[in-house]
Amino acid sequence: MRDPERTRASILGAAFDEIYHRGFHDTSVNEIVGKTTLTKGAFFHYFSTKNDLGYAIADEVLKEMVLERWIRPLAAYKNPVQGIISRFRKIIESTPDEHMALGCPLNNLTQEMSSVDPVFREKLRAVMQLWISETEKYLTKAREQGYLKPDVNPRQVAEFVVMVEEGAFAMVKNLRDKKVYWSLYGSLKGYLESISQKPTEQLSA
Amino acid sequence: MRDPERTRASILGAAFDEIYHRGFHDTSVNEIVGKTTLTKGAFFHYFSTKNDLGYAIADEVLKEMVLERWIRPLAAYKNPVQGIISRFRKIIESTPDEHMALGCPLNNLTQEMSSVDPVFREKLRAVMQLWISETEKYLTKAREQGYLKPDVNPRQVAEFVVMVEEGAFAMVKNLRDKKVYWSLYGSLKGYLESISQKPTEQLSA
DNA sequence: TGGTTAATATACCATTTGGTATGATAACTA
DNA sequence: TAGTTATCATACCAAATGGTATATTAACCA
Repeated sequence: MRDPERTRASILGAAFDEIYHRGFHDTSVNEIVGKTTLTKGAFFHYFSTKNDLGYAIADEVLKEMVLERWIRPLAAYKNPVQGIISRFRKIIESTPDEHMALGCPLNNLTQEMSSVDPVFREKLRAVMQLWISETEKYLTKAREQGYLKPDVNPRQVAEFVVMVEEGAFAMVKNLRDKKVYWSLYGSLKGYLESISQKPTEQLSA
Repeated sequence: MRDPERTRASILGAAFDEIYHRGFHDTSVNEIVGKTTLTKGAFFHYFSTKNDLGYAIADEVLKEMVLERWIRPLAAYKNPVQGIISRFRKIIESTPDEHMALGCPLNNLTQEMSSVDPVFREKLRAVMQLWISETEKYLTKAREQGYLKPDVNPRQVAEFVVMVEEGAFAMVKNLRDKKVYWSLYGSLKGYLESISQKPTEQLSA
């Protein structure tokens, strides 16, 4: 009848939800366990401190979320630059209004905790580094395949793209206006097209 | 010997500093007055609640900061687009490393409080709307004067520019690497140049 | 000058918080 | 099956928090 993995996962899930809605400081351990069928005893069995729970969210939930939403889908596109543009659009379309108003979970936690706790800082930094590096890989491939002008710097573009993806969420959260999302989408699209080119015919075969 | 305005200002200043460093929730009223020569009695004489203090910070401190840092300096440039680029550079250069690690005060407070308290949300939204609108004015002027291509949408560009200005701070805060700031600066510059043009000779005179 | 009000200090409180000590129960193992 | 351990529940606590009640002092005004 007992299922430790499930139990831990349910705490982690409830905690993420609550923290996403109300912020880390404003979410109490009591509220978290209140969202589950468990009690405080179970909580502190799996996480020796509230901060430890936060670390687990960064390490497991946020990292996985970034990969699932922003990175893995890119593999399906022949032109990675088109992939980045399309995915951005898809995410706008598929994100419910409620989440728009809540912003990006990674950015929320970073702004709140990064300058206050060095362990949080390192873990959240790692997630963003991963996000950027994986984006950079696709941009490097895009340049090699001739979709990008030869003088573009993939790392620089990756940093800019990720910053826009996060910044767009942050701004929409603040302004509470989904139209702004489309406006920013248009600008990012314009920027990426300005550094793109039609791929020349490959020498291969 | 008493100076109410000065007293209020000193509370507001200490509060801004402390909240900028540790976040709103993690800053207690006791810590704020501890940073001044006053006591809790004075605090609650000027701000009937801790939230009220936060509202005052948004209304007075943050709004003034945006105007002073991002808007007013633009008046000195003949080409507003060049002004935006130059100011961005100047702010990178003049912002101390400590502040880089703390991010943008407006963004910090927004991410933490906007989805939790509707009054905060409205006040912070107003600050950002002002930021965008004032930027838009300069971009409109730039287009009229021929510095921007005629088909650019000043509102759209303004939203993008402000998002980059804020998002850059957020990303640098997360990555703790000032070099990233220059990387983002380069991308913004490239973007703005891609929608610029050499001004045609005016018909005037 | 006397009294009223504004400005600031001091002492206190109810509530909430993260965390602990300990108890109970299920599961696994020898 | 007995005993050990992992899993979860319950009851409790010290500290900190936002806020209040009240005292004190400075300033202004009639």
